[in-house]
Amino acid sequence: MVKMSDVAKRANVSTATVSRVLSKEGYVSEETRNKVLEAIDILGYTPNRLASNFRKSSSHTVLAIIPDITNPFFSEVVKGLEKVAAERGYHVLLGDTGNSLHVERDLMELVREQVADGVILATARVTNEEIEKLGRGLPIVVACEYFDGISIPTVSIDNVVAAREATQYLIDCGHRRIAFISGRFNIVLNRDRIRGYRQALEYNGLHVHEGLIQEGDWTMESGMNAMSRILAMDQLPTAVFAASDEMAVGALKSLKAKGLRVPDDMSVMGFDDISLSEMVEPELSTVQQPKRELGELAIRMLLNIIEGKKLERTQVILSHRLVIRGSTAPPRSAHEGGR
Amino acid sequence: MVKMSDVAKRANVSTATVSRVLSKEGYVSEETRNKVLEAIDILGYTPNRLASNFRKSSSHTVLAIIPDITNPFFSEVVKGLEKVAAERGYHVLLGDTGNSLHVERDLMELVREQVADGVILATARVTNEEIEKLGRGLPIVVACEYFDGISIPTVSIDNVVAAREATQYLIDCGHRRIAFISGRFNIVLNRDRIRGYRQALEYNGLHVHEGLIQEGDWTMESGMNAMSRILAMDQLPTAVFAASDEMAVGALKSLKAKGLRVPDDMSVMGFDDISLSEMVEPELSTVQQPKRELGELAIRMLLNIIEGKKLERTQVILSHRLVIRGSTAPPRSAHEGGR
DNA sequence: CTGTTAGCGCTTTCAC
DNA sequence: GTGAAAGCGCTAACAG
Repeated sequence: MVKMSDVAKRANVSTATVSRVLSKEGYVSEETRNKVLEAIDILGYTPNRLASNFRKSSSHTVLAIIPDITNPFFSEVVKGLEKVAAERGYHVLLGDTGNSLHVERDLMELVREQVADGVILATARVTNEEIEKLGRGLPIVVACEYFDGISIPTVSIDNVVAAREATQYLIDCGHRRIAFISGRFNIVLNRDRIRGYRQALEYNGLHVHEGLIQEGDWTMESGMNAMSRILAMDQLPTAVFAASDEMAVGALKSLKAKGLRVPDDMSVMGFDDISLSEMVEPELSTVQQPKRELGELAIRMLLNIIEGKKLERTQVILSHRLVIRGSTAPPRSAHEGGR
Repeated sequence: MVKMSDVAKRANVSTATVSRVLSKEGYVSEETRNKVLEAIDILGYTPNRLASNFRKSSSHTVLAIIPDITNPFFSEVVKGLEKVAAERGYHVLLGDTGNSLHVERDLMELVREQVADGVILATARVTNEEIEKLGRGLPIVVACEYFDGISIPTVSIDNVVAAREATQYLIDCGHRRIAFISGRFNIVLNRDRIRGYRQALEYNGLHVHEGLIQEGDWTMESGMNAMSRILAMDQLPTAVFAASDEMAVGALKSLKAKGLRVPDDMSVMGFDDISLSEMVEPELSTVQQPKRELGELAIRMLLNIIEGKKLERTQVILSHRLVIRGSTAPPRSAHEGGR
């Protein structure tokens, strides 16, 4: 492996000079620069970034900790991360926790070990306090999730408001009995969505039936199962709001299997607006999150922290948007003139 | 930042000893080990992996070059990569090329720069010869795609046979006029699928109508458009085989929009068996690829190369499987007793 | 079993 | 503008 000193020797300069032309910092005369460049070319020199990183004690790498890369929501976020990381000369190390708290904690270590300069934490399993503790000193930004009164930078949508609006939309359609298919109860982001759902019902003077809130785990299968449980009740809702599009699609399938029609017999609302929602029939009404932007902004903030720039804002809320497609409509009873 | 020499001092030993207890290599007496461990604990020492990597000139990182992390097929493959990488103490650097040949070439540089110890190249845009050249010397394995007579290790299914079988299945159903929605023509993996399609037709003495082969770009939209083009022809096929599930779903949508029923009016076959294929209605018949395993095996091979172990086999073909679901059936003319 | 020592390849003062 | 030299924190011979 040819190294800098080889280039220096060949060009009759010192390694300091070679380093200077490579880093484009400090003055080097046009003439020397050309000599060096030529030597590099002839010898086919490639700088050893490992050595450079070590010396500068910066890996130019950020770690993306995500629960599951297979989840289309997160792959969109990661795509955003990757894009601006590349633009700014950073690399992204992928840490897929498989939803394990343990793995999440382990991965954080990598920053202390200097393997990464900072962390993007998407949907934290660790607690508020733990993040604060872990984050002390190391560059970190939490993406997709908002923590109240936390000192760690955060980028997300307002899940409470988004869920409230979606629920309100169903209420405005005339639905009075609305089920909620939830993600895991222990996830903050999901609890926010439940809260929004409750708020909308309460605001409209509707009773919150605990039995209508069924827990899933974001997957389609769990959505199917949750819907089946709901369909087994003796008083059926006329609409169901799922905390993820996959679960909403599961609900769709379960409904079809039981011979119920969407939206005629039951309205279905999803969350996230992943591409899947336009691929099913009927297309899913859902809450659109700016996935790519979430990732882009999160990493911009992180890189700014790493590079010592001050952030103007440490908690950023991006805007969501209700997307109404074919899976929601007024309840049949409303069509028929009430009951 | 507390370093190894601090620990050494505190434990009254040399850094060599500390290094030994950390690496678990070489003999250290139980007593000294405990002293060291205690010192580490008290001081809150974390080894600097950047320094260690530099010294050992190994980053313990592999680079995954993929065209698009947002594509569910690749995210599954990456999931597999990540899993065994983590098991074996490696990290995976994500390189999303966005289908750009240029970016693909640039990323390869990272290995020469020692940022990564090796590369997994999923669906190469670069040519056969270029891979050979680039790969000379650096650990690399090509995943998902098979190159004839290449010296670089490869893990994939047999796309030719898989496509042939899928086409044969449609023929066996009674279809005689079968369209093919292709991915980009310049991609090897896709050309293999076209070849399989042609082989099946020819083997059964059916004419290959060039107009029935329409190019898409793997996305749902491109599948819709390709299907629309096919539907504009004056003699319609009775079945369509798409080179990806997303494109097949696009075909489904286009068909529905035109009021045609699947599989009654037209059979649709996909490729990949991503989860989407079970989410649409009717569920998609498709060719299942062992995505996760593809990733797992590819990285196993790569790590073996990196660690200097010999590979038993350098070109591995994993098995695919035809999955028949609701989107394929005999053509209506067959139902009605021929025409 | 443990310590001494010599770097890994690069960057960065500090002189000149 | 350029060079000399001192390490960054760790590992790995090599002695002992």
